[in-house]
Amino acid sequence: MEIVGTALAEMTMPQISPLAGEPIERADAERLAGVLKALADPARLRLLSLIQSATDGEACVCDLTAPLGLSQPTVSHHLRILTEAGLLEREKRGVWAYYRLVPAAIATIADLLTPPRKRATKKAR
Amino acid sequence: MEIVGTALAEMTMPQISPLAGEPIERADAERLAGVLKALADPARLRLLSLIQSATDGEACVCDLTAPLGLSQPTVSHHLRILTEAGLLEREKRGVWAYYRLVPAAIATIADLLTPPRKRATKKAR
DNA sequence: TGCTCACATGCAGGAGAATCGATGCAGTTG
DNA sequence: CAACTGCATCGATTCTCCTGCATGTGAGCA
Repeated sequence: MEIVGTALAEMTMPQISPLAGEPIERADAERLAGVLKALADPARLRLLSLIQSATDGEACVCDLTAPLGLSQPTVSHHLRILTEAGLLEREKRGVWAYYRLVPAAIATIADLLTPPRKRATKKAR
Repeated sequence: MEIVGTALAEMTMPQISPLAGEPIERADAERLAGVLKALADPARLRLLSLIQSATDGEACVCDLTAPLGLSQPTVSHHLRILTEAGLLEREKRGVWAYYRLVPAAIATIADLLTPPRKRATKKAR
């Protein structure tokens, strides 16, 4: 499918909340679904959690394989998916690759899910 | 996997945000992932959107197949998944089955993703 | 009772994804 | 330069999921 980076960015501005006033378009639904799909995995949720709660909010692969109980290639795979979804950013220092959260990313998703805010959405009767 | 109803309810109270202070447990990650997985599909996002923007905030299957461009069985399938995830509620009136959003459900998910709220998460240096 | 309509369920095919072992590659160190 | 370490990629396997066709079920109607 290929989310590739800008997926989240493209959703921030046009207010594509699935719960806004009118139905979302197919393309927008696919973009949002793409990012949500990156989130919808136990291993990846735990990765985000581990990285976020790590010292300085960053962690390298070697610190993540053990607590997850997954092989190193598998962890790299998940980190790649999260990064492509725009949820993580990667920085290579020396032999290590440090991953950290992209704060605005998850906040954006949360915003996309909240907007309705109790509005009745009824116009006539 | 079976999310079955209470999935969301069980997450509301213990504050299992994947981005809270410390790493989430495996079981919690799986529950959250289960609900997110229900959301992570273009067709289902559009279903939520269509239902929410419908008159009185409810819609029956026959109103949803056309705009989605999917067969009736497929639409029923997606509605079932959303309902089992606790995102939709079903009410049968006569021959029709009316679906409507469970407001608190999506709000809960959004909350689970927001908590970090810019907190530095750094304790020493 | 028999027919029709709205919806759910069963079944099956095909696409996508999670996982791991093996391997390749880039820094680091001796 | 050679050996080692941390990580990414490849290939293969298994499993999950989306979708539609066919069918079952239950409510309303003639």
